[in-house]
Amino acid sequence: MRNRVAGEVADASLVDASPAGAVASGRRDDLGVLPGLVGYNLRRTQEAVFGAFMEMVTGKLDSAGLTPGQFGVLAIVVANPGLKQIELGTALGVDRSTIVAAVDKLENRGLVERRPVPHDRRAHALTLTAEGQRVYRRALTLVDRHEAKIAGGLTPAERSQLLDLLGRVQRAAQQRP
Amino acid sequence: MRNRVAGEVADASLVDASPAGAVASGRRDDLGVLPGLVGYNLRRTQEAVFGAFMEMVTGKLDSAGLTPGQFGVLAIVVANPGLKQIELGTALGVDRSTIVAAVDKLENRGLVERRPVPHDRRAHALTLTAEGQRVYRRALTLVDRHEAKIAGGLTPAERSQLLDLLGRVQRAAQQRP
DNA sequence: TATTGTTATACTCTATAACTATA
DNA sequence: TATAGTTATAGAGTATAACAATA
Repeated sequence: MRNRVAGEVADASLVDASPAGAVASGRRDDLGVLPGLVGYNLRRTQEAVFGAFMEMVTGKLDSAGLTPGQFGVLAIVVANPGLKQIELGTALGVDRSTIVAAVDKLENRGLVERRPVPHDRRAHALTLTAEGQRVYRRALTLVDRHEAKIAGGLTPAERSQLLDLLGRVQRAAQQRP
Repeated sequence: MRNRVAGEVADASLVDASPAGAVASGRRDDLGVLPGLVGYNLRRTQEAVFGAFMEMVTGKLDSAGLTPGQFGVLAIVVANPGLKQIELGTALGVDRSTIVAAVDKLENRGLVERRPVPHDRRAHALTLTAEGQRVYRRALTLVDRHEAKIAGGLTPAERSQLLDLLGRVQRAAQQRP
């Protein structure tokens, strides 16, 4: 089963690298093997969803709006007030060096605070300011609208299955060897 | 139905911004609303798949390997030999300015050629060199392996449905208003 | 020694605006 | 005028390596 799927992809392109319709008819928009690849569809969909988020959520907030990544930071700090930067990085699955600039921006905008951690002077405890909580709440309603736009056409069952399938693909991709 | 889905997300976080378990138990890895969002799961999955591609395909090819984006360019040029850069951009859904650097790199590596277009001296006809075709074919077998890794755990039916759901989400996200 | 945060650097991907040459 | 390609610039995301301060 597994072999057949992979084989289809290879055969389709190796045997017929320049499919009938496109060139002969003057069209030049044939995507070759790409439409059959999970990775490619994932990338295109993610790109479209990212763009929709930028339109719906970024720029629609009074000050400057939140990027998808910034919203993610606020969501995790809200759920885990006082967490350390390295814990934030672990939660988001990114390196601690990546967190620094992200927190810097939110701190400069007065949405997030770095506080001392009682018994560890190396670390910073992250919390939302009052303003940060207000911005997060307003962003959340926009994010809900955004989610309704991109996934509102799916039934609840389809939406669940999409999340399930994405989770399985993600875990498979993270498998080491 | 649509409202209920969006409502769940908002309610879950607004009412219970700092869920029971995480903070009380000392854990600091609660993701808050994020795990319920299609957009967030899409982003994490895409990131994981991108990383797996880099390990499996990039760097495993003699010279320097192909990034996901570079493989996409080769795949489209293979399927539409002689197409113009702007057509390549349209096919990939990116701006023509983005294509320039992508083609530059592949041309510098001797994988792609810019040829004159008969009756339009503004345009360039893109084709793969013999070396480009060899690299593409070898990359394709690695991409098949990559796809088997990330989607091999899905049944053919599940794989089809994932592609269908991604396509529907992508189209919904691209809807203008 | 190991961990937290930081900085410097580098890479992928994307776009807009302004320019040249050509249609 | 409009289109194809280019350049400059910007900004989203990501990482590694080396360092200081602290545990």
